[in-house]
Amino acid sequence: MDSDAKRRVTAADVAKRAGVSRSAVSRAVTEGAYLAPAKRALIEAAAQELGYRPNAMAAGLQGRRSNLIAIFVGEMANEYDKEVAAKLISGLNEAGKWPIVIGGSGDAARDAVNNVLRYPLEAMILRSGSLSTDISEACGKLGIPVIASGRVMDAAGVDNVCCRNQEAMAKGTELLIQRGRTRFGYISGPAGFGASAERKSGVIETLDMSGLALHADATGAFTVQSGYDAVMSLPNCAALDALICANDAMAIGALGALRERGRTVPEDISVIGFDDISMAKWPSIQLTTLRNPINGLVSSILDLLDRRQSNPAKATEMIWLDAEVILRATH
Amino acid sequence: MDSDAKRRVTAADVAKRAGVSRSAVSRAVTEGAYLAPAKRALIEAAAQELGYRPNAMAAGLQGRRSNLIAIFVGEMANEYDKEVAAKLISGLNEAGKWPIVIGGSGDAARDAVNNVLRYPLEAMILRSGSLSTDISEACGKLGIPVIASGRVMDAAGVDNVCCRNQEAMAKGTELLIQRGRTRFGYISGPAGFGASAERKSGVIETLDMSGLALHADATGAFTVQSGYDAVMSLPNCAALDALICANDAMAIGALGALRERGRTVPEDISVIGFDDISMAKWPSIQLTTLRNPINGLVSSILDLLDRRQSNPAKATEMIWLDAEVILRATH
DNA sequence: CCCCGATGTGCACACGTGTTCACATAATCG
DNA sequence: CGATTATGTGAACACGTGTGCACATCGGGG
Repeated sequence: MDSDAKRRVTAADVAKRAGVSRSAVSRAVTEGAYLAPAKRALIEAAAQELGYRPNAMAAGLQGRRSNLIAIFVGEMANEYDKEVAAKLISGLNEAGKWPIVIGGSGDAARDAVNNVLRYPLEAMILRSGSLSTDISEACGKLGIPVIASGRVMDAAGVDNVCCRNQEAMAKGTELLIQRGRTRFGYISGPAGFGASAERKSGVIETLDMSGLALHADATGAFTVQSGYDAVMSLPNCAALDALICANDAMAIGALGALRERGRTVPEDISVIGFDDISMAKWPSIQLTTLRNPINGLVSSILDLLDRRQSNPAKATEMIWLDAEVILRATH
Repeated sequence: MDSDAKRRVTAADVAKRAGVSRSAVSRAVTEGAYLAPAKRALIEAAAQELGYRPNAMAAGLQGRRSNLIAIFVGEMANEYDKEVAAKLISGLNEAGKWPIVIGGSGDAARDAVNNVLRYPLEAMILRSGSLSTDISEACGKLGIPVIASGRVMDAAGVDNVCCRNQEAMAKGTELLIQRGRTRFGYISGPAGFGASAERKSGVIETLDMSGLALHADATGAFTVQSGYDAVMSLPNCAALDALICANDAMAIGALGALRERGRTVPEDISVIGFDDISMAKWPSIQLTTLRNPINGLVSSILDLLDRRQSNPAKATEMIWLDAEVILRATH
């Protein structure tokens, strides 16, 4: 009878089963549509029995919202990026949106994004600014709104959420100056990221205002190991009484290296990080840091998405987030 | 002219622009289809200019693979779960599959999964066994293959990938026995998870074979904080010379608590964990542990998916993964 | 009894694509 | 040059759904 046994149950199947027209089935599963209550119950019973679910592809083709949202998350090597991705996915789910997640970097990532653009996405959320602007151009041509965070994209039609990196680092530096520290070291992030430059200038300008300057300056890769390595290779480590790191991961690596080199934290030297990843509050770490607000980031992205959907022609927005000083045991 | 400015560019638009039929456009973007090279180049230029991309929804409706795969990842509170999710997403991307990711737990998660089932998925990948079996039943009715990992689901049509938890824990326990340890403590995972019971029995049976028994036994929640709390509230902590933890997160918390209680690791007491999350190899932690192989897990899932797609009617499989002892600085 | 409004439902269309079928044209062979 | 074959392409269909439109039925009021 049924030539292909694995065929998906369709509205026509339910209609035949319930002895009604296919239109009636469609109306039964649609919220606002009108249908006699008795007939609706009959149809719902048949649908339940057959395990029928309307095909979202056909519905989306017909004009309904697709509810699909692409998220580009980069390498997700960083702990902060993983936490953001997890929270963002949960937030979208709660809003009834279904995220198609794309990872990776380089050409493979661009190919992947280009392929996913074949789906009628309601938005493209870009984390990690490693993607060039031709992606946003492609989205623009397809009428897909773009929401960027982590790296400011000033392309047309791109909404942005961004942390005030410079002001945040100024707050953290100020904290250590008030604590009486004078001989500062800094571990910077890789040069490619916009946040690296902003955070570093926040430190340097604040020091400058107090007549201080950096005594040591290294560059890491935003990873724990690179923070460890940076401190282990510092020539004048013993001369420092404060170390500021461009993110928590490097700060955690630095903590281990400092202890190995005989320095005690915080009596001997203060250490602060940036992000407030979940490991920063682990009992064995207790890192004083600047909270890069994940919940605020996620809710801002969802707000932006909401506003864009209710008014597709609205002007692009830029939302700034403030970091908060989190005092723990290393300052 | 164009009533709705934001309408997506369609194959008909490209056809009009290039002065050919819509069929020709479709053939131009299809790999195997036949078309005069000159005309193909003409069409490709027009498509490029207009930013045309075939609508995957319409193509999927017409019979092509949807390339959509749902992944249910649970709460993603655990670091191990986050790492698995990240690797799995990358692996699927490389295979040209687009993962729709669902998080959360409880009724909200079930509703979310049920809604995502409206898309014509090629498979549903379940991590974290918190989802009841009615999900796999629903997938079965829709002809969507299910791949489970983390918790064995013996429902019909469900392929499984699972770690040999008991054997792994036996290896770890054996290591500490050979190191001369005799007074063992164990921090178990929450009762709901199948892995908790398997791992614990691996410890107990191995101890038993050497005439040993547990001297202390606590239960945590697979989190760092819970491992810390468990050790801090152990009455006979000072009497132990070995502590085995059901996962790395709790072991890391336990390390902090042991040091606070004046024990030195590993001279005084050995500690091992389970999973080998990325933090286990951090310089300040250096945890000896049992590697729950993420790469093996991901490649097994991809293999399973591949085999299922090439032969939808094949018998369900169960793939077992072996853990490896990773020697670092805490045993 | 007739007419009109209200209520409920089926038909048909549109969404955008891949592919089959038939047809038109060019090329090759007898 | 006529016939046959190879080659290229357009028209038409199918996929599964939501909804506008027209129609059928029914109840009630004049």
